[in-house]
Parts: sequence; structure tokens; C-alpha cells
Amino acid sequence: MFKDNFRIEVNSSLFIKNPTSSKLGESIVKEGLSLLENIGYEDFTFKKLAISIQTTESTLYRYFENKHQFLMYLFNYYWTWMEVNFTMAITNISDPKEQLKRIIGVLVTQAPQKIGSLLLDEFLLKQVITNESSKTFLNKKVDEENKAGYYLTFKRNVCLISEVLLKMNPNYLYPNALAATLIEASFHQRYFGLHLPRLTNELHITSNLEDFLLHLSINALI
Amino acid sequence: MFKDNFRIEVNSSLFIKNPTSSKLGESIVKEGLSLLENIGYEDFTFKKLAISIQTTESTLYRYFENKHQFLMYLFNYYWTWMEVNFTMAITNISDPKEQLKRIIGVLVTQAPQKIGSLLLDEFLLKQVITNESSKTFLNKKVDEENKAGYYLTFKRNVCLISEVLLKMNPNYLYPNALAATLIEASFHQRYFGLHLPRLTNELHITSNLEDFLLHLSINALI
DNA sequence: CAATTTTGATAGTATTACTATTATATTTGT
DNA sequence: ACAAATATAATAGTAATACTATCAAAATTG
Repeated sequence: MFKDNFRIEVNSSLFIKNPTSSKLGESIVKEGLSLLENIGYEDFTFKKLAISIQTTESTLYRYFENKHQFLMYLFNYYWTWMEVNFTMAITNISDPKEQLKRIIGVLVTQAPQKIGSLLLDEFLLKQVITNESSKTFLNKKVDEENKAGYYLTFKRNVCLISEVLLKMNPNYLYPNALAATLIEASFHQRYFGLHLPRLTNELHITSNLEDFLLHLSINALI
Repeated sequence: MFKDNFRIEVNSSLFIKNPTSSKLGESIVKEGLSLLENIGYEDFTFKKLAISIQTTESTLYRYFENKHQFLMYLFNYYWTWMEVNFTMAITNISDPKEQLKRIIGVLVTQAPQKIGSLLLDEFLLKQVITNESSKTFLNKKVDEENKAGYYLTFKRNVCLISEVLLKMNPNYLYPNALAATLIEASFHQRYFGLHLPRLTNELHITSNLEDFLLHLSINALI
């Protein structure tokens, strides 16, 4: 469907030097993603990443301002790629309900189909975003970073889903809120299923999660 | 309704020395809450708190292991107190739908009525939990802390709401997931309303948030 | 192949997140 | 009231974090 040289590029405010501009930059984001998945955002440091790819901290700081910007880069990479997935999923589908079903199908998929040859491992990326994405906005710099455009790709996806919801019921008052809630719930319910099972009902199983979200949204739009 | 000496006590795994056992301990949690609200979890340090209450770091470490345990203490304090609020709100109400309405009413209230004279400021506490509570579980220590009982009060509240949901529809498959989603959405949608408004629809306004959550849950239970 | 850019190596700073020790208050039991 | 026990303050110290700066070596590019 896409050429082999299909590439996801994120806005230049999300890095100092574009990591896709060099082999070293690519290994920074690839190994960084992997390290982030292994040890989590709190324990992740540029020092540890530098050691694991045999470079130095100062080199990493030439690509990213700090680890928060690095997470924001991955966050935007993820949502840029999800936008492609969502768009493909609903293209040529006329029934809004079927569109919603496919949207939710994409949302709950853990290892989405490869499109072209992507730089980052889709499965790892989904894992990291599931566990860490709330940390992109739950901090005191949120307004500043919002102004800098750090959340634009995420907002575009919320709006894309919101439009599908509105097709099902043009009078629904909270389409953006519902879209954002579906996304957040898809992450957190899976997380709860794995770590705090009393907070959910077997929603770490993809088909259950899909059923829950689909039922929730369809009923909300009645 | 309650005596003036009504007190919220949290499980002893959540502190080294009980802060309610001394004036100093009380000022640690009171000023700590205030500082956390002002500068956010990421910038909050025991050093800064020590300076603001004119004590030393070593003293703070005799009360709490680290700042994460301090946040967990506040988190449990909050949910212990919310359990009282929820329970009072539905006591003597027979209609499950009315119970749900009152549950959601409590959930979206920013400055709940004072019960007795509580140590911590309810408004500040709600603010801090709204902004920071996801950080209690989104980290690599979650399984360990879950075993230690750090999430018990939260789970009790999810189960309490879940039971009300089940009364409305005993066949609903995902009561815990819905309860947890309502709680999470109540926090994040208000946050989005204030900081990332394109992700929501004016849900920083309490009555809108209430309407959204009520509509969402009632329709899900059809 | 010279000029430019990128990276590596090294050093250094302020802050964070603690732990340890000891002296001085404060509280408690009798 | 006073000795004993406990809590707190003061101080010092460590390893790690989160950077910044400098300069030489390597790689790229024109």
C-alpha cells in the first residue's frame, strides 16, 4: 500500500536535531524506545541510553533537549502513525457505525499491521505510549508545550474520531470528550487488566476491551 | 453529622511515622499538599518542603520513605474520604438511578462539603489528585505497591460505584471498567478543559462534566 | 582535498535523593 | 520534678541526575 520509504516525520519543535537525519539519530530513537519500555520513564536517563548505544550524553543532548522532549517525540510519532491507520481504516466505508467499529478496532490493536518499513517497532511503541502517554500532559509545563504545538497530532486524532461520532449523532454534545475518553480508557483499562485487575473486567483481553469501548460509544450516541 | 474530631487515618504501610501523630507531621502533610499543588509532582522535593516548613530533609525522611510514598499517602487519604462521601450520598436512597446521580455529583464536586474538621484542605486535595493521581500507578513499581496494599482504598471506591451500576443493570459485563473510566474521565476531562480544550467540550464546567458522565453511564447500562 | 559539520572524550556544576551521626530539644513515666 | 526515652535539628556526606562547556578527532560535503 505504501512505498518502502514511507517515513513518519514529526514537527521540528520536538527535537533539536532531527533523529531521522542520521544513523546515530535513528539508533537513539530505536534504542531509546526499547530502553523506555524496559525500565520506564522515571528510571530512564540519557546516561543509560548513551551507554547502551555506546555514545555520550552530550551527543544525545544535541538531538533532544531532555527526556521529556524525547517522550513527546515518541508520542507525536505514535499519533502521526495512528492518524494514518485511522484514515486507512475508514476510507471508502460509508456507514458511520462501521467506521466507528473500525476506529475502535485500530485503537485496541496491540501490534498493528506494518505499513511500509517503519523506523520504530509498532508493538514497543504502543506499549510505551500505553504506559507513559499521560505523563506527556500531566505536568506544569502543559500550557507552554501546548503553545509550542506538542499536542497537535494527538488533537487531530481526537478530532478525527470526534467527526465519526458526530456522523452517528450530529446532536451529541460531547464528541471530543467521548473521543478522548475512548482513547484514554483504551490505554488505562488494558493497563489495569495487567496490573490492577480489580479496577477492570478482563479488559487486558483485546476482544473484551473492544466490546467495552464499542458498547460505551454506541450507547452514548443513541 | 460527624464529630469535630473526625479523622481520616490511612494504612500504616503508607508512612514510616504517622504524620497525624504530631504537630510537625500534620504540618508536613498540610504544607506538602500545598507545595505539591503549587509546583507539581515533578518539581516537588523534600528539600523544598523542608525549607517551607523550616525543618530538615532528614526529618521528612523519618515520616515518608520518599515523595512517591508521600503522594500515595495523599491518594489514600483522598479515597478514604471519598468513600465516606459516596456512602453518605447514597445512604437511604432506594432508586439506583438516583444513587448513580448522587455518586456522579460527588465525583464532579470540586470543593465537597466539609465533614467535621478535616486535616487537609478538600479543595487543594481534589486539585492535586486531579492532576497527579495517574502517577500513583503509571510506574514500574505498580505490582510491588499493589501487593503492599497501596491501592486498596481506591479499589474499594471503584467497587462501591460498580455495585450501584450493577443495581441498574445486573447483566452489564463491565461494571468495574465503567466505574474506573468514570473516575478517570472526571479527572482528565476537567484537566483537558483547563489546559487542552480541543480534547473536550467545555467539561471544566462542573455541570457539563456531570451531564457527560451521567449520560455516558446511564446509556451504557441500558 | 579543504571546509564544514558531527561526534567523542573529558570535565565540571547544581540539584536530587537519599543515609549517617551526633547534639539538642521535647515528651513521658514514675 | 527528674531521669529516661524519644523526636528533632544540624551537619556532613554519597551516588546519581540533569544538564553545560570545551576541544580534538572523525566523518561528510562541496
